Amino acid sequence: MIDGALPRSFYDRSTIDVAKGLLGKVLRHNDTAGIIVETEAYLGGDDLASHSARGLTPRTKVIFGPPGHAYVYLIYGMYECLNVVTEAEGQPGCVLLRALEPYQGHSIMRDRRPAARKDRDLASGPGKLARALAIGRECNGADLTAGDLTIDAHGSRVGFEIGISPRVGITHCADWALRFYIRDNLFVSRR
DNA sequence: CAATAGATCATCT
DNA sequence: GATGATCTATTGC
Repeated sequence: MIDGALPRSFYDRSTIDVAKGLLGKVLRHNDTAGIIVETEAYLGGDDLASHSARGLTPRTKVIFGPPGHAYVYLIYGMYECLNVVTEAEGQPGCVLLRALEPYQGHSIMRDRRPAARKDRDLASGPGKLARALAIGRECNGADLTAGDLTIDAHGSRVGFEIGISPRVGITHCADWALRFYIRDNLFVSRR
């Protein structure tokens, strides 16, 4: 590949490993990009918080599909959330990208997010992130190893500490510590 | 600062 | 017909 897009094998691992591994990588969509600073793992099996917990439906079929693809859904009627499909084909698992540190295309992101007063508000949350990078449901199922929407190792950050905490905004399995973030980074969605 | 209400719709029961 | 992996503005201390 010409660019530094992560290979399919990166995603073909346990969901938790991928969630940690994505921290510091660069999410690109056309002219905008950001460093991933916060993720959450959504597992198969007993994880009732995951959309895949209720089995394969028209909406959740991408989660059961091959790894390295995007799962985008609408939440609360107005916000989109971007996930990355993990685990081998046939196995459910995905990683929610919760926050980015703006890396490229600042002015474009600002135009898309008039409510953001500071750069740290541009993508400090799943709904904001999707809005800032103009990711909608048309990206659902997109291949992240090639095309307009990719995750790169190029330009990625290294040498940070990973923080772990319970996931945010869920009602089931609320005490499972499956949220991962870059410690001391100002762009995570919570203090 | 912390707490809360309202916006709004695809998906599943 | 209820629910939800959210964000923002507003209110109240």
